[in-house]
Amino acid sequence: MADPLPSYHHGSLREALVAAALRVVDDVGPEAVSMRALARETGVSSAAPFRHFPDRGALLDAVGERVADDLHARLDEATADCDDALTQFRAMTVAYVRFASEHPALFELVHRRAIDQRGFLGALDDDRRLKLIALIYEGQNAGLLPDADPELIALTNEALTYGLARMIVDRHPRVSALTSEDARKLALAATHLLQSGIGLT
Amino acid sequence: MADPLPSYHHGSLREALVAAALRVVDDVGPEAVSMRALARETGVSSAAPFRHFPDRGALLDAVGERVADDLHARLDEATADCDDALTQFRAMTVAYVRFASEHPALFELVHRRAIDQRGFLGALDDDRRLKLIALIYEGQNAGLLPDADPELIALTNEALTYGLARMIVDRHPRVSALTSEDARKLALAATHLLQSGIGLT
DNA sequence: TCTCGATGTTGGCAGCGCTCACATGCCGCG
DNA sequence: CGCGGCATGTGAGCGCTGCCAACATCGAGA
Repeated sequence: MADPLPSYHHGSLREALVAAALRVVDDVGPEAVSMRALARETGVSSAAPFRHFPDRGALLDAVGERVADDLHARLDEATADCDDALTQFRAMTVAYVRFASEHPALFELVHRRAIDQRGFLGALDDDRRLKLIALIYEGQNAGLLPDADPELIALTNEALTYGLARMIVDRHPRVSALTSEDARKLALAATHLLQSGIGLT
Repeated sequence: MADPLPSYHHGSLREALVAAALRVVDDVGPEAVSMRALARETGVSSAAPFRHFPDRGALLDAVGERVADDLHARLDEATADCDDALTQFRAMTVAYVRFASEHPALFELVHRRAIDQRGFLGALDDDRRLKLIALIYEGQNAGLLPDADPELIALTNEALTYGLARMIVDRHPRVSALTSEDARKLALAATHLLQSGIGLT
């Protein structure tokens, strides 16, 4: 953390920039990230950051990747200690919505970057989605689920989760200023409603 | 449209600016809106826009209000010729998702502005939501619906709709580059899945 | 008709992203 | 061990931006 000497070469400027930018995004938002301000804060000249990132967008991409990794880790952690696939899936939904409510700007950044076809969560989503689809097939074979396209069922579930998270991030009137606990309850209740409706129990 | 004389006073600069900004947002995105560029395009000096809007954000707010009005009108139009309250509600969902898929940047703007507690769609949502809740009460009294909190049922439905629209806007892998028709089908299928699951038929 | 407020203009400030030519110092090779 | 090259830093600067202040113009109302 503490550089012994303010030497000519910073040593870990890249990480320092990403960390500082991440803080700004989390506190204020992506549009508040300024290369020059970051350089000032990090104690380097205003041109130095461009040695590590071709442009501002690339810095935000790097931040996005880092956030995506963090989110990924959180989801893993949240689903670690439940063996039942269904409860595992529910835990993931809750963790997802919770992250959105605790770090709206980071959540927004990660999904906004998906606009540029980078799809940070692509691999992650695929990974999880396959589990859910397997679960749905199981349920259908056991006669517990309606015969709808499993892809559609999975997508509907995903849309509900994403919609809840997004409503919180976008501060929709009915869900703004929720505590983490409230967000957790809401996510559980809503997904339960959908899943019990569909037949997943 | 065609000003007879390029007189000193523009006459309708405010509307011209909003219209031009709306075009830019729709084509490129909100961050591409530049006061000076807009002024140039409109044929006035770069300080003129500030006679009508205190700052750039206010212009974007005005664009947002206009878009919200347009969206409102579209929803009214879409639900005009269906008398059944349920089909009316479904038509609204479809129109909502469709607007998102056709004008992602405008959709984003309108909901992003909600972040600043303006909640352009607040009144609109309330209006619609009351109809849905009345419908849910009806269904519950008739024994068709589970005894869940009607507010929760309404909110879940809203979250699903918003999630679908947002996934399209944010170009999530599984729903990116959908045609309007595909978006329509998807919205219908997903909401039907939820509603039939819940018991709304 | 004269005046005054709404709406336009010019010029300018500070901050931004980004580039270029030059400075520095670390690391590997002879 | 010395040195040369390359990654990484610097400072100056370009053109853009949002926004402000002082002044110009015009139309509507007294």
